Amino acid sequence: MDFLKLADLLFPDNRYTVSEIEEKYKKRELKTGAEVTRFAPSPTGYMHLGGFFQALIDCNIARHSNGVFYLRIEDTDQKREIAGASAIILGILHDYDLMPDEYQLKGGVTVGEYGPYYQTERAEIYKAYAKKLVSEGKAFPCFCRKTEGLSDVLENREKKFAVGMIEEKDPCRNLTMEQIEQNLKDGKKFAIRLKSENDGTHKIKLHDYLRGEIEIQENSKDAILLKDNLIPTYHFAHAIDDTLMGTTTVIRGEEWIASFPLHKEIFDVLGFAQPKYIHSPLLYKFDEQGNKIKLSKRKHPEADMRYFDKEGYVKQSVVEYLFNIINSNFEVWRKNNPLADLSEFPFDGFNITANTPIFDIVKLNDVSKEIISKWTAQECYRGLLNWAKEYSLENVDYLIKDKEYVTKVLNIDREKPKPRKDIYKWSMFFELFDYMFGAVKSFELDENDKNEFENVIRNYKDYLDLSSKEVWFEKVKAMAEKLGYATDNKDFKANPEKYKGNVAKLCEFIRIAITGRKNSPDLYEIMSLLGENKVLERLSQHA
RNA sequence: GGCCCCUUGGUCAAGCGGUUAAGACGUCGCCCUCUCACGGCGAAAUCAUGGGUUCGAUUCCCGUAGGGGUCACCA
Repeated sequence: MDFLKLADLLFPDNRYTVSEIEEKYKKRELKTGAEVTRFAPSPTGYMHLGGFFQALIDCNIARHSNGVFYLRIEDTDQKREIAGASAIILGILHDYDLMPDEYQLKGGVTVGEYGPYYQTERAEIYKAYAKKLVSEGKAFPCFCRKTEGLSDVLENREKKFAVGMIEEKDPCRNLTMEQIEQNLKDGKKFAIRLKSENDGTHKIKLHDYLRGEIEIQENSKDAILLKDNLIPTYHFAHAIDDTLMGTTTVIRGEEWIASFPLHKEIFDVLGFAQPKYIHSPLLYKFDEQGNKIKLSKRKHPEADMRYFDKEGYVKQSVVEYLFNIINSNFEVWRKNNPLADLSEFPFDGFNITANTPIFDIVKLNDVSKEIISKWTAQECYRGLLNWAKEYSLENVDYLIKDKEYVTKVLNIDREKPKPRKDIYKWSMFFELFDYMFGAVKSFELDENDKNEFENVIRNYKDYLDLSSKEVWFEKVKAMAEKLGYATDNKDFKANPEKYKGNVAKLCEFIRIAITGRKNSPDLYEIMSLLGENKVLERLSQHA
């Protein structure tokens, strides 16, 4: 077989040769220890939390080593591509302060010397390498019928597993030049397959920087390199791009471990050295049966990064929650450095857990509460308003008009050494403080509390005094004494039978009347913000 | 089914041959307090399992089980 002739036959009009390409892509000049990482999503939808998790690792490894973090769009599956997805991805990276050093805007600017950063725009590059491999007899054209989509695959797979044999070598590898010429003459499309030299009996080693040495069966499959539209598969593009673009460490999901042997053979056959690998864990949730399942956009709204924006989570919360998973000493560091910037954390991308973490929104909420509790009322107001402008339009006018009042509400139990921690996302604000905005929920009292509740509220109208917090509470105590409630908690505990209850119980009744709930921030603050008239109005509704 | 990864409390997890097995979230209790919170203190709760190796295994090795991944002209 004349491979040179075959290569020319298959690729008669390639724009570049391999040497021309390698001339153009200079080796990066890096300081010692600098890592080049990349986030390489396929634009098939909105950004997935799991993808974001990886981008976070990518970016931080690069930044903490004074390296380079770049964005490469893997748009080789045009069927699944969703228009505009790549712009959204870049937008999210920007908003979360993970802006890549190199990237490309579709139809716009390119930042960086190693582009194009869209794989479809690199088609000629892959073709050049494919031609080279064919000319060396290391790859061949395949004219077989293609498998189309997942359902096809699943069906095939069932048969294959039943027999227990999966044919690794493709029949087209034995085609004669005449047969190939005939196929071409017939206008048949071809894909390019790797002509694997292995028989699958050997083991190879993968050094994964999280898991250590992994021994796997070598690849022996004639895998597709170029699809019949001459666009590469992930595997081929990975070898070429990460080499040309100078990636030093590939961070990708652990689902790629299984295809590592193929990648190794491709790198070998191309004469490339492999980068370092980190196969990071995927994010999981429990399903109804208690099994772990991958966090998926279809089943879990929080798998879509837009969810956090929509709900009004603070960006820092999402990042810090994820940091907890990446490096669990983060929490300790945060506790010791409550105000420090995230970039000061001694991030260690090579020491991530290899476990499969369950995404825990309760924990996220706690992280978020902690963060927001440190904000000033002004900052909160701005956060709330910005969120509303995007996701709660009906409240924007009000927020602007009554800025002062809203800020005061936000300021209750805030801006003090031990602030209240109840807000973790902006969308909960109006619900949490409904009673400050006119809507008091009705509260189901215990049957035996009902009469006493009315009695207390009726009396309280005469004791209401908001002139100062001290006076306010003196009056409450005065009423307590009159109605037979304990004003001294210790005395109450010692002799509970002497009293109807303590001041706490009394305050609970008042709180319920004013706010419709058993817990709320400082009652006096609430009442004085509401004003005497409104307070009296609410008391009257109950007695 | 083959191959591979993972396995410390409900969850996230420290630990890397000798520890009373950290810490955080959640749960519960107590204390503080002029109310709700905040905060403080405390409790329950974990090394999947069986064999080795060792004076000694959560830590090392092998098997078993469970969970997960993968086996596309998807990434």
